[in-house]
Amino acid sequence: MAVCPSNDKRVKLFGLIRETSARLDRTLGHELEDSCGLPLPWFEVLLNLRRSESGVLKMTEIADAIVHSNAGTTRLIDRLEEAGLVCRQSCPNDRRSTHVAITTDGNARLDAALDAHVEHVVTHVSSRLTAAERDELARILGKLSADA
Amino acid sequence: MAVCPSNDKRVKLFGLIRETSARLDRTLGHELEDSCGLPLPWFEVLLNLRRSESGVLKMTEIADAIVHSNAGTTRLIDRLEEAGLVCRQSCPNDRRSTHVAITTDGNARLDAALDAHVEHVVTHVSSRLTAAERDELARILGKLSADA
DNA sequence: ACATGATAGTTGCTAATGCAACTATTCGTC
DNA sequence: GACGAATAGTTGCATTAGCAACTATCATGT
Repeated sequence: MAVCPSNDKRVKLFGLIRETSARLDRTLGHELEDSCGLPLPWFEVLLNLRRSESGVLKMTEIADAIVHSNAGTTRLIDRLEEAGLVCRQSCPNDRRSTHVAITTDGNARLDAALDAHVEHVVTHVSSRLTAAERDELARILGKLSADA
Repeated sequence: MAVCPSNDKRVKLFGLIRETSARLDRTLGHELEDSCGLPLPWFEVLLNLRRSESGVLKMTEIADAIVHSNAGTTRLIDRLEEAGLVCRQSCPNDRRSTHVAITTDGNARLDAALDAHVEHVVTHVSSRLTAAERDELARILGKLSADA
C-alpha cells in the first residue's frame, strides 16, 4: 500500500510511542535514582502496592502491572525484599500464591520518591502539554493499553 | 498538592505512557521475532539506516535514534554485523567516527520484516484508534519527544 | 478419591544493557 | 604548531531481564 514502508505513517507512530517512552524512561529513571536512590522499577512496584485495595499484591499481579515476566518479577521482589522495602507473605487461600506487602520503610521511601517524581513528571511531561492534550493523551493511550 | 500522590493524575499519565509502550513493545517484539526472526532493536537499526539520506549513520546517531547508550549500541551493531545485516565503514572526514551501512541481506530482511511489522502495528495500534486519534497521538508525542 | 491438566512461583542459564574507564582522534586556543 | 579539552567509539565489569524447565499446589472430570 505505502510506496515506502519505512516511512509508513503507522510504523512511524509505533516508533514514536516507543521512542518517547524510552526517552522519558531514561530521563525520569536517572532523575529518580539520583534524587532518591530508587530505581524506576522499584518505584513502580511500591506505587502499585500503595494503590492496591488490600495492601498486598500477588506476584503475578505485580508482574502484569509493571509488564515484567514472572521470572523477572521474582528477582525484582527478591531485591526489594532484601532492601527491606517489601515483604512476602503466605497467601491463606492459595498456598501456591505469594502476597507481597509494602513495609514501613517502603512507604517512607515511596513518599519521598513520589515528591521528587511528581516534580520530574511536571518538568518533562505535564508542563510540555496543555491540560486538554494531557487528557487526550491519557484517553488515547488507555484505549491502546486495554489488552495489548 | 494532591491528597493522594500515588493517584496523582500526572504520575498516572507517565505510568500510562510507560505501560502502554512496554506492552506494545513486548507484543510486537514477540510477533516480529516469531515471524521474521528479527529482534525489535535490530529492526529499529535497519529502519533508521533505510531512512537516512546518505545510507549510512554514525554510531552516535544510531544510539540516539534508538535510545541506547553508546556502549550498548556498539554491541548491538557487533551482532548485526556478525549476522551480515550491516557493515562498518571508515569515515573519511573523521577517523574517530564509524559509518554503519545496511547490506543487501539487511535490506532484504528489513523488507520482509516491514511487511509483517505493518500488519502487527495495524492489529495492535492503528485499528484500535480512529484516524483523528492516531494523528493527535502522534502530534502530542512529538511534543514530548522533542528533547527528552 | 484420583488422575489429568492448569496455575503460581522459583531457579538455571543465557543474552542484552549500562556505567566507568580507556584509546584514538579532532578541535580550540595560545 | 603544540597542548589541553572535547568527542567517537570500544572494552571490562556488573546488573537486569527473559525463556525454559522445575516444584508445588489447586481445579476438573470421571
